[in-house]
Amino acid sequence: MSDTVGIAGGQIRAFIERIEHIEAEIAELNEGKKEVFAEAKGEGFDVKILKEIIKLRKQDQEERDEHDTVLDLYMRAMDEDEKAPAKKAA
Amino acid sequence: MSDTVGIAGGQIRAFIERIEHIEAEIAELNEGKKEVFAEAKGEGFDVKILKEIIKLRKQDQEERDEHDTVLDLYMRAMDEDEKAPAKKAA
Amino acid sequence: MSDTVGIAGGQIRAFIERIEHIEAEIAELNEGKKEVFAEAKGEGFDVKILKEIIKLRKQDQEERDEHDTVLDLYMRAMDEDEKAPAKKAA
Amino acid sequence: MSDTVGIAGGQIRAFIERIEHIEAEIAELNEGKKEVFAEAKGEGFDVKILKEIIKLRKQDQEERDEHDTVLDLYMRAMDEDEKAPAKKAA
DNA sequence: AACGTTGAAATAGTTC
DNA sequence: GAACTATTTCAACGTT
Repeated sequence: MSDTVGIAGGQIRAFIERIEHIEAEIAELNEGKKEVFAEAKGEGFDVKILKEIIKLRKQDQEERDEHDTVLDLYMRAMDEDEKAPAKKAA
Repeated sequence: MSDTVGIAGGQIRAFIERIEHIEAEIAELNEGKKEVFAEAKGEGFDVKILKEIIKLRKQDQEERDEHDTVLDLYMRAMDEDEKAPAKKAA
Repeated sequence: MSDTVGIAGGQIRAFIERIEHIEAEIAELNEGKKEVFAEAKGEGFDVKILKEIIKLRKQDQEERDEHDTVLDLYMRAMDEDEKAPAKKAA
Repeated sequence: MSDTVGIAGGQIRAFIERIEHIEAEIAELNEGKKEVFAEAKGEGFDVKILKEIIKLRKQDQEERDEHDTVLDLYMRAMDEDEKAPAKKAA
């Protein structure tokens, strides 16, 4: 029975280590990102804005329009309500 | 149709204001925390250590929960394995 | 000497408990927030958008304009560069 | 003046693209992780438990670091106390 | 007082 | 669609 444990243990260990290795690589790349942003900041750029651009580029154009439309709708509704409170049952 | 907007606007405004009210209360409490820490510091205590202690006390509770979860998980896994002992001598 | 520890210990305990009490209140309020959002969701509103509105309202209007200007500037600069790459030394 | 924009635009574009490139690599590695987990699952292992183990191993390391930090913190606090024994018999 | 560092909170994505 | 995990964002803190 110790064999069973041994074999499975070896496999488990192998899987675990493969994952941990990949995660180490990801961590390195994230370090790299930090460095790039630090460099950009050193050049005088606004890092927050850069991140925002990256996010926007990731978004599909359609989604962006859809999102803006809904946001605009909600804010207009609120504004309307402030100007003319409670004409609900007109 | 402006009615529709008006009604929804009122609801939106109400939800937003409830949230903003709650967040204002939270902000006050956070001010309170800062004051307590400032007072402790004034008494000569090391604020960083106090925070560590608080953190550890939180962790203790969480880890106890976590521990139970993992233990449960492992025991289930063992049970599964017993039911389907699998592939060993393949 | 046990007195020193005792006295300080009492004070430490008191500070810790005051903080933990405040944090418990904050946790409750956060629960309250969750409930409000859940209720809004139940009414058919888009919680994500509501959160965005709250964030926007927190921002000062000037900051918001400034932010939009800079974002726009950066994106235009990038677009310009894409259309007319490297006429730098003209 | 369009030159100024052009130059900055080029820099902005370059930073953005460097980040996007890094993020693409990270995305690939995450794909790799998924494949490893899928393979493990194919071998009959419980992926959830594997993830638990990985998490625990990370925590162990972090806690060791944390432990050292806290220990250091406490010892320094003791030293401080020795230098300024303070207020006892006031 | 600006800067980077760190820790906590919010948000997004993923899985069941 | 609900819960959980992972990522990203924001705020506090000490440091220079």
